[in-house]
Amino acid sequence: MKFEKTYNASKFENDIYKKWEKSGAFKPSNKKGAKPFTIMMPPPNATGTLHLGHAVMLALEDIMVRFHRMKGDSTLWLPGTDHASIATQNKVEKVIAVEGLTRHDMGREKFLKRVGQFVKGSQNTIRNQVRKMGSSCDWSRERYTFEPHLSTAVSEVFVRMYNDGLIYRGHRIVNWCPRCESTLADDEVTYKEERTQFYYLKYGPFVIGTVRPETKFLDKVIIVHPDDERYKESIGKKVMVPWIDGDVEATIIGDKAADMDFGTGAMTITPAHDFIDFDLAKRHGLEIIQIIDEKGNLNHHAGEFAGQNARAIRKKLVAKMTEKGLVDHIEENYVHNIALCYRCDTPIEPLVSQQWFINVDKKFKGVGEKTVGKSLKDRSIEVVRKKKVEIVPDRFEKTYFNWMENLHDWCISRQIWFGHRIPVWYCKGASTKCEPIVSAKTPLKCMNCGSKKLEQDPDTLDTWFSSGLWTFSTLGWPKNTPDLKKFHPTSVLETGYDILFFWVARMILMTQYALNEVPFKTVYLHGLVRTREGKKMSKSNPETCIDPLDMISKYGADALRLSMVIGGTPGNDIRLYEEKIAASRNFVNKIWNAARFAVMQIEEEKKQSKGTKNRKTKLSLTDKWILTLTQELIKSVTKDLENYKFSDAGSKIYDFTWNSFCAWYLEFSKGEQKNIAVLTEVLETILKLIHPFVPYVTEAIWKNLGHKDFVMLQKWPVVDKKKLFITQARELQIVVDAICAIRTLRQENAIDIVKKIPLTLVSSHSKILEEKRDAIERLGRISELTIANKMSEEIEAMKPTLRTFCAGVEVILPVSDLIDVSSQRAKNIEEIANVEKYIATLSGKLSNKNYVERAPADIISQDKDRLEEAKTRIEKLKSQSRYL
RNA sequence: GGGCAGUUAGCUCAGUUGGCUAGAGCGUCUCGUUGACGUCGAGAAGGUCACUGGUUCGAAUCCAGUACUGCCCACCA
Repeated sequence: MKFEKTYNASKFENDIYKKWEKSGAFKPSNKKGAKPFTIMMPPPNATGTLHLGHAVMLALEDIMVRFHRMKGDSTLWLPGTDHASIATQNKVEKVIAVEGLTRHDMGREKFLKRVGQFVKGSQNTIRNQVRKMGSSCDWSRERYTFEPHLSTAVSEVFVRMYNDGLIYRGHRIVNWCPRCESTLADDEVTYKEERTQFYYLKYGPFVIGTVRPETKFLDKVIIVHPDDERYKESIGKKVMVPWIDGDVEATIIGDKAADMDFGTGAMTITPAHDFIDFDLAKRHGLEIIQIIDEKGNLNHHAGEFAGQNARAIRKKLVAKMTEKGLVDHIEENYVHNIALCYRCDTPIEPLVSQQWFINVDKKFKGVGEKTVGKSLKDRSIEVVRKKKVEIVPDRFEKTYFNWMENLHDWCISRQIWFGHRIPVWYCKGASTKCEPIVSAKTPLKCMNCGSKKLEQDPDTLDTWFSSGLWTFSTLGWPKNTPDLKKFHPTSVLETGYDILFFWVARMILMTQYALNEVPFKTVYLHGLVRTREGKKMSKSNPETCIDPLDMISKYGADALRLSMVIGGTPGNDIRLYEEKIAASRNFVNKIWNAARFAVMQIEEEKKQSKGTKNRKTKLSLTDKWILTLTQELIKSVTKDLENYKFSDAGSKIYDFTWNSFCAWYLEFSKGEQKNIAVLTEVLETILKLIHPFVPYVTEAIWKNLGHKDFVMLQKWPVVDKKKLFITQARELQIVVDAICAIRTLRQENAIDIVKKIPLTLVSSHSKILEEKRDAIERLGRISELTIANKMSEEIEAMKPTLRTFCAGVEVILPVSDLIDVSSQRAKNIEEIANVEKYIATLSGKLSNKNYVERAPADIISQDKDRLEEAKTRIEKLKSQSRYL
């Protein structure tokens, strides 16, 4: 027997994956006329292991990819990893810290070597995990953002942007992480609520408020609102104020930035260490002096505190100021947000430094354009507004626009070691007037003075600069490769909504520049995976964190995939817990057993019909019913998948398989001569339709059915109108309903479910009931079944009996006098009341002039039918009550 | 402060353009093992669709407001 009693996923998965991969089935087909379908896998950071977020991503993308491949598209799913400069560097720093080393101890070169080794190991882990999930991606095209070719693309874009004036170098205030010793982009800063002291300091005649007295050493400008009656007169004046290290001359300036209602309405400013103050200083042409350095320490301006960590000396400084009588009062428990580095949670020190920026507002001539067109910002907004890029769900468009519209110039230089070096060299020759050399290739000498003493800019690029090129750098750009021509723009970008800004927006931006194209036509955003309680799963809390690999070894990859897809809708978070995965595993096992049973039937049938030609070919009522439902399933599942309704598609197949196919079709077939062709067709259609969701078990079954090829390469089922038998399908439904009614009647009256009982059915559909007599007897556990066309006196007189009525069939069950009918009587009374209420509602509706005049005709006739049905039903119920 | 979601059965969620007596899975209870599957089968109980108004013949669905929950953005010295 090829089929074991239960499906053991771990016995099949690795082997199946190897066979798929080896066969080349993951590569896009070269079939003529095949439409391209492309997904670029969002490259996981090369920092370690995959989590459930990646698992969701892989499951959804694999579903799309397998669906399109089966539909005949030339389907490319390109995998890869991201070097993730800051994240990876931090990770390796933690690793070497265990050995008591810092990156400075090792030096740049040695440290980078170590990072390289680490990345290699990490990539292997990731590759293995991606495979474990069953992802059918093309490994022959795997890419890494830091590999030579992709690095070329990075330099190329940089140089082009520089030449177009979109990249510039400037002194600006930036977010600085003193631990990473690097800048951070605005969106790489996170905020956390903090309770702290709020200090009111005496500044001459003013009282100013601050949470950071340690930045105030050099403050000598007071800002007040120009309309503030309290200070209006003093604007423009200078005053001498006693301050931390002696008297300073302070100037009073009027600016609307001062909030009259906050604190005392007066503030001093620290231009070098605060974004707002920096703007203010620029506006008023004030001096900008740095007092905190790159390590977060105070410099010589801080007097006795020089060289010490700025935040650490706060208490001591306040003590000193108190002594000098400079502290007015201190407010405790002041709530404010503290800015933190998103990679290491260190408080940010804003400071002024020289950095590289991308100008997002400058208009430029795009690729293929004759004149100067729009800015990066405007272009990126336009492509989404014009639906060249469609975001699913579309509510995220609003978020996207809001972010784009408020985008400032993007700081792209980082003082991180690991990453793409900025392709700029400075001449260190005799002349000091030489321009920096910006070049994709390492220059040999200075173009101006000919000196060979060149030094490359020590900084590296923001990691999102390179991942922003992901859709095309992976396809060979800047060369115009066949892959680039065929697969770009890509079809769908599937990712979590949490990186809409970090990545998605930047890809749109960069692709607009480099190709004057959109990177993808559709963005599908999935939600975050949460615990059953809705909490975030975090690695730091193993209690809440589920490891995808554990779940795969316990329940199988198919079960994990299914549990993450069913019940999820785009953009909404997914709650995941083990019971859910177990339920999916049960379903996977159900498919397995359905197939196992079908194969048993087929083999038995073959044995019986051996030599003879008595193979059944005529379609039974049941066959026509299941074929009809199958066509309907194909239609709606295909439509759902095309519309990114993965959960709907999955649940429909789930329901069809479990209920229509297993619970009814297979149960019916047990007592009948089988139509092997239909049984096989329906089973194989199920396997094909569900394959994108649960690739492993379907492939394992496919093989056990005797196929030599892969189910993953089968053609996607299409509706065959010749197999739609609407009337017959409806007829069989009557039988199904009747059997349900019989079962309910038995259960409600505690009639032993095993015991065979006599029964009478009265219905105008007696012909159909007659045709399915065997099935009714078997599934209803009936010993003697009487089927009558209409009520006769004899049947009427049968006593004692239990009676029920459903879907045009009256069910009459003779019982002994001893049976307790009180519960049935109560049920009957309740039901009568129920239906009477229903009739009242319906007839009320139908006698409402407004309703009859305004409602659409089909709704009215539907209600009329319902009323008739209800009336029949109540008559039956009332007549039945006489027997109770 | 601005914005976006969500609120439907004990739990997780469906419910398309307004129109079945509001559904599914899990869990619970009862009963059961009939030729695949105990990772199984049959049946039942369980809902004022958060609240208040409005539009409409008709609202879980549309509109306005309220409450609670979650998230994103901005950040006040």
